[in-house]
Amino acid sequence: MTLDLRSGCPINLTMEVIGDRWSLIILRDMMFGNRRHFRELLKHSLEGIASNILAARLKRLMDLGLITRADDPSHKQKAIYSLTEAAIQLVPVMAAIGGWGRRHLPVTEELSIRAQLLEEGGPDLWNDFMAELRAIHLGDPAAQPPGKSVLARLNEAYEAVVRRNNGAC
Amino acid sequence: MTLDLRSGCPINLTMEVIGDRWSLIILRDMMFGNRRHFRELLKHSLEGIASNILAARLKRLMDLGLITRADDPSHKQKAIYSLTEAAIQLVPVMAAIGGWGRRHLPVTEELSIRAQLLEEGGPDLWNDFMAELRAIHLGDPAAQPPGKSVLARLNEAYEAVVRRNNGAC
DNA sequence: CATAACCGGTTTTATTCTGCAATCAGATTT
DNA sequence: AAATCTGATTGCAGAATAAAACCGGTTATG
Repeated sequence: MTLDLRSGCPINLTMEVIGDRWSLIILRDMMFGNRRHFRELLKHSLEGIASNILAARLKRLMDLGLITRADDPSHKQKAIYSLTEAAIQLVPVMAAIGGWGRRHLPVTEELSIRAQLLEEGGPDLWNDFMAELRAIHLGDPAAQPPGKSVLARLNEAYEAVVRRNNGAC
Repeated sequence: MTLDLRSGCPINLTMEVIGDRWSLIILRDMMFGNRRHFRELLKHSLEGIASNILAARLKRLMDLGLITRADDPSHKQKAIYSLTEAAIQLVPVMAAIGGWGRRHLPVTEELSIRAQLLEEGGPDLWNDFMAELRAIHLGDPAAQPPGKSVLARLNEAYEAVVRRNNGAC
């Protein structure tokens, strides 16, 4: 479960890591949805990942150093998955990919509002978001930026669109 | 050969398009290596793509509207593949992916110099490069920016590293 | 204390995708 | 006429993927 190293090209190597249908989806859910447990990733998966695929991908992402696994003290069977620094640095990649998809593919409004904010926020917002992820996943409270949580802002914008599109609630 | 549309999330949809080991590699070679013919893409492929895979991916990329195919007037059997505007707009995605790979994966110096320049150049350089690609692939000479060709600059930097690493030539 | 729900997965089976090598027919070059 | 080049296609074996059922242990609930 290691890289093929077909070539030393950065684009090739990155695609060897995230060039499949599920790896980036899992990282997206951990990053933007704050899913940290196996069942959370499985049940709330928009795209409906199968449990065997999820298990295989989590193992692979661990081998590649993009996530880590720790026991959850609150439950003897629970595992907590965390993003590593390498995965956190995928934020600009997520922003670029999300931005492209938003402009060229049949996205839904609710699900693309986060991509829009992330794109419009630019590198400054990405850095705040990455600092926030470091605080959450690497246990580095010093990394927590002041100001309002980027994650909270993204999710509030999402909720607002959902509310608006559902009409009066 | 269409998208699954597993969800309307921009990141998911983009990964449905480029989330495999070869699609982005082919677009990279067309974009940065100016490979326009089947044999060029096949023979000069660093990663060694197989001809059946290349044929299948070219067909798929056409169906998805990322490339177009035209007859080459110089040879009745030759086809010229061109990037569409949608594919050209993948430049920032390529830059982000290349930048991440350069920082986190075992890239070779020669092959990562382009990624480095593209990253350091930022949006201004990307726009120049995209304008240049429009001139080349969409036959829009008005799009050709003044100043020195980005493609030429990237390739010269690559050649310079190759020369330097080979010692005296 | 019984039992139902939850935990992170594994197993099974079927289907699809991938990679490799050989091959193809028409067009061009030598 | 022969060799080479063109964009592919075919056949095959092995790998990857997907769906569903299932598992033993843990925790919350009545």
